[in-house]
Amino acid sequence: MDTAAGGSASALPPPSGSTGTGAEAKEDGERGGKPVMVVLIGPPGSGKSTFAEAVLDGSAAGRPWVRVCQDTIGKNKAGTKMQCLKAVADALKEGKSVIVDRCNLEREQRADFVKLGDTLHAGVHALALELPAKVCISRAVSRTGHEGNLQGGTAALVVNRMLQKKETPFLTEGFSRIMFCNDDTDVKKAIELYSALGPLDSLPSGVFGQKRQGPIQVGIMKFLKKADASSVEKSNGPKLKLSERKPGQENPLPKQEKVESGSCSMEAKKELNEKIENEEGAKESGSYDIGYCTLAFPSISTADFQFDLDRASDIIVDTVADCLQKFDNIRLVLVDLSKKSRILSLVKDKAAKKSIDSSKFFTFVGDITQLRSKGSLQCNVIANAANWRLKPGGGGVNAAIFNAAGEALQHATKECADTLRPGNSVVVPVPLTSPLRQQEAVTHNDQPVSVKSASGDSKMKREGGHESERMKKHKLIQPILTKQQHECTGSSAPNYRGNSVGSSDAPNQATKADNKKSGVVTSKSWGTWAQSLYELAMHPDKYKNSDSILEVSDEFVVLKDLYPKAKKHVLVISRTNGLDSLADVKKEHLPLLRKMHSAGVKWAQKFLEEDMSLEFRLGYHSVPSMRQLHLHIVSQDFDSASLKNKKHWNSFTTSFFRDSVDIIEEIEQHGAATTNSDDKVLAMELRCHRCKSAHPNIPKLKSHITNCKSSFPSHLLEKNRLVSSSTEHMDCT
DNA sequence: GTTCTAGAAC
DNA sequence: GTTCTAGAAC
Repeated sequence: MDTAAGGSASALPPPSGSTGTGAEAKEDGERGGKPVMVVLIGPPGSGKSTFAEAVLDGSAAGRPWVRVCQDTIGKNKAGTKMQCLKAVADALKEGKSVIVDRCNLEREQRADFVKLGDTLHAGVHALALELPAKVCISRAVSRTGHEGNLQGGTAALVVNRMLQKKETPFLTEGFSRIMFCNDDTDVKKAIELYSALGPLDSLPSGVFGQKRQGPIQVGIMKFLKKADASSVEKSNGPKLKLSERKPGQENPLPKQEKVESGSCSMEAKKELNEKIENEEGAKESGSYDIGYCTLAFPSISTADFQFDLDRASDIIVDTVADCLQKFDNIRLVLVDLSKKSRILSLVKDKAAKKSIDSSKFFTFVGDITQLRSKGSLQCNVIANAANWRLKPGGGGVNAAIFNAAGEALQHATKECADTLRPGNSVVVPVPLTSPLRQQEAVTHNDQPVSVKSASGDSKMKREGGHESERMKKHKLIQPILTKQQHECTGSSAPNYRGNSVGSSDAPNQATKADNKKSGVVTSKSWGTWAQSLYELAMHPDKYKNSDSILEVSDEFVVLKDLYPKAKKHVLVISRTNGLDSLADVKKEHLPLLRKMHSAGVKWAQKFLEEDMSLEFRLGYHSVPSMRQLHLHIVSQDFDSASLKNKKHWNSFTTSFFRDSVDIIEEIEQHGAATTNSDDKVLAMELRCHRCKSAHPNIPKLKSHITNCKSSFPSHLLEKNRLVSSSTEHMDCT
C-alpha cells in the first residue's frame, strides 16, 4: 500500500488496487501542508462512519482530523447542513483536516462544501463509497444503535430512494481528487491512505478507482425481471413472492418524494416513516421497494404521425396492464410535453376505466429528459427508439434525448444494439459521463428498435437500375446552350455553372463588387456559380431560344429549373437588379411579388391541365444558393432524379421554404420578410412532407413518398398555399 | 447550385 | 462488397 508518508505529491503513485490510472491527475498535485477536506459520498450503510472513525483513530501520521457528522452535530442528534458547514469552516480555519460525514449523494448537496473548501484553500477530495446497493441496504437495515437512528426497514427505503438520486462525483465539481471505493477492500485501502497522511503530505490529484460500467445486453423485460428478483433477494424482511402479493401489501409509491439525500434529515425520515406506517401491511411484510424501477416512455408523435389515437391508447393501456401484472416492483409513466396531449388524456381515462393502479402507472406532462430536475419525478429508465433517429437532427424525443444524454449514450447504444432486430429492445446503461445520468439520475435507456420504413425497395431497385444516371451527369456538366448541344444532350437550359454560350463579356463573374457598382449593398457575396440566374434575368434575350425559358416579361423570367426537384419545377425570376434574395425584399417590391406569384399560379394551372393529379407549392428559399430573387413553383410529387440529398429535400419541405402567400402577407404587414437563415433546418432528419414520417436516407424517403397517400399537413391546406386542380384561383395582384 | 470522392454506414 | 452521405471544389 502506497501512502503519502514523506512522498511528494508528484512522485506519489496512485493507490494500489486502483483501477484508475490517475491519468486525469493534474501534473503536480496540490501542495502539502494545507488541510484536506474529504467529502464522503455514499448512502447509509456504505461505511462512511467506519471510514471517518478509523481515520481519526488510526491517524498515526499526526495530521489533525475532525469528523463532521450531520447525524450527530446537533448535540449528538441530527443537525442541519448549515451546522455542518460551520463546523467544517471552523476546523479548516484552525488548519485541521476534515471528513465530511454525510451522504452527499447529489451534486447540489456537496457543492457548498466544495466551495467552502476551495475558499479556505483546503485540498478538496471526494471519497465515493460505491459499495453495492445490496450491501448498503443490508447493513443499514440490520445495524442497531445507529447515530441517526436510521436502521431497520426504514433504512432500506431511505437507502433505496437515495441511491436513485445518486450523482457520480466529477473533478469538474471542484474536487482535486476523487477516489472510488467499490468494496470493503477499497475502503480499507482508503482508510490506510488517509490515516497515514502526514501533516505535510498531499495526495495526487485525479480520479482513482472508478469502475467502468459495461453494457448490459438484456432486453427490458429481462431487466425488469432482474430488478424484480434482486429486490426480493435484497429485502431483509419476510420474502413475499411478488406474484403472490396482495394489493394491500404493495409498496408505497412516491408521487413527489422529498428526501434530503445529503443529510438523511430527521424530517425526511419522519416523513418516510409516516408514509410507511400509513401503508397497510408494508412494514410487517418487510416488502420495501428495493430495486424499484420506474420506466418513463414518451408519447407517440401525435402531431406528425397520423395514428389512430383511440387504437393507440388501447394498445398502450393493454400493454401497461399486462406489464404491471407480470412485474410488481415497477412503475410506468407515459410522458408527453403538452397538457393538451390527446393521447395522454385518452390513456389516462382508459387506464382509470381499467382500474389500473394509478400509483403504478400514470401520465406525466413534461420533458422526458428533465423529469427529475423540472418535474420532480425520479425515473431510472427512459424508453425511446434506438434507430437512426438517435442523433441531433433526429427530431422530437430522439433529438431531445440525444441532446440531454450526449454522444456517450449514442456510442453505448451502438455497442449494445448493434445487431438488434426491429421489434426487440435493449437496455443501455446511461454512461456515467452522460449529463442525463448526472443531472436526471437516469441509469438506463430502454431502446425498442422501431421497424424502419417498410416502404419496399422496389423503387430503389428501379432507381439503381438507371444506368444512364452517370451518363447524365457527364452531359449536364457540359456547356449546353448551343442548338447542336441541345440535340446531343437533350438538355435545354441556361447553364447554372456560368458557362453561358455566346456571352463574351463574362457577366457571370458578377460578384459583390458588381452589387456595389450598382449601388446595392448586400451582405452576401455570391460565387461565380451562383450568378446564372442573375445573368439570365439581366439578359434574357441572349437565351430566348432556349426551350427552358417559358416566359419573359419586363419584370420577370419564367424558367424551367435545370435540375428540377419534381415532375414540374419552374422558377419565376425577378428582373430587378439588386434584388438578390428575400432579405432584400421591401414594401416597394410588393407589386413585383404579386406579379411573380400570379405568373407562378398561371404556370401551375397550365401544368395542371396536362396532369390534374399534380399539386404545387409556390415559395422562396429563405437563403437561396443562387443570386437574383426567384420564386419556386414545384409540384409536390418530388419525383425527380435531381433531388439527391437532404439539403434538397429540406429546402422544399421545411420552414426553409417560405410560401409566397406568406411572404406577401409579411411584407404587407411588416415591410420585411422573416427568413429562417438557420442552416439547422437543412440538416434536419428526412420527413415525409405529407405524413411527416421520418426516414433514414434519401432513397428510402423517395420510395416512401411515391406511395404516401396521406393528406398534407393542415397548414398547407390553408390560404391557398397549395395549388391543385381543386384550388380556386386566387388573384394576388 | 452541381460534381466528385473519401469514408462512413450498411 | 455496395450504398449513402457530407464536405471540398468549382
